[in-house]
Amino acid sequence: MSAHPPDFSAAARLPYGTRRVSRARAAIAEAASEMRGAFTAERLHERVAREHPGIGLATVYRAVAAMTEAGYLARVGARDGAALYAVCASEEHHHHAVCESCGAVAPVACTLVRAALPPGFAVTHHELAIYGMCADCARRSGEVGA
Amino acid sequence: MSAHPPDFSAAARLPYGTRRVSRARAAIAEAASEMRGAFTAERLHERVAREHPGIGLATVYRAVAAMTEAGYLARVGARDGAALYAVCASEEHHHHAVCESCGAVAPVACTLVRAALPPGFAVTHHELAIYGMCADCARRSGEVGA
DNA sequence: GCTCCAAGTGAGAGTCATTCTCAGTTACGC
DNA sequence: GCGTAACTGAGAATGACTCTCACTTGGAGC
Repeated sequence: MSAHPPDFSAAARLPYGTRRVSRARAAIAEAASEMRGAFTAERLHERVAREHPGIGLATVYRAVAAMTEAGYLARVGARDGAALYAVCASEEHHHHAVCESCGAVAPVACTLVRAALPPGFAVTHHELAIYGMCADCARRSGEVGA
Repeated sequence: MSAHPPDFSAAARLPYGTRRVSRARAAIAEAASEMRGAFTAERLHERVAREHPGIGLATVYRAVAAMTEAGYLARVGARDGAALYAVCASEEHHHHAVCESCGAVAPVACTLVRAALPPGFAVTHHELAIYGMCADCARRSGEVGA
């Protein structure tokens, strides 16, 4: 129909590696970067659909899978059977601490100690999910309680 | 119908805490103790149903939930969207290393280091799933490969 | 031994997150 | 502009797990 050169933010290409830059993926990547803390695929879809109605849930799942594979997003746990994702702060291997009160996500250095493993066990991958309450929320709940 | 005093193994009572000892739960606890390594609820059901046809999947799920709550079983990860369980070796807090080749499960001491967490973050709970290959399987695959 | 009753059970429908399918659309290299 | 493969939307399919409800049964009290 038109020959407009697509002008989606160049940054939008990054989360997906070398794949094509589509309008839907650019919108999903932008929405993900604007989410505060951990989110489910469905909440991300809600947010995307607010500004771009018509983008399907399947497309969001596909984009999340692509971004996770590219290391831009990480699975940081699960809530009520739904996977929780968050934008990764660094590309180095790390884990995440999720505040159950406000949903904030903080990076946590990996503390997997090889000596704790059974002798000869070769780790291929591991997952650590940490849940709790961040300092801000703890202070706030302390003020209310006091 | 009869007044036979139920003679289910006394040990079968333990995995469920103080609850009643029923034929189905005794069978499920026994089957769980005979499983090698990690297993899904469905595989446990298959095994139970082999010797006790008629025991429903819902009953197995309920028994697994009760045993997990009682600390006799632990969720050691997930495979293809299904939860993996294993019999807990000790009652102390620990994690599990799962061999992806043979399914064997080995206890791993918790190495969560408080210093690695963001300052002020209060951990309520955490989950660590470690996947890899146990020494036996590594040796075996090495022999084949060599 | 008998009775009572709450815990436990079986069957299967329901729920929900996630994946799959497929025809149509579109970004992008040429 | 064209060709094509990657991507998309819609919704059906899948699969793990939970819920409901009428029925059964273990175990305590008498």
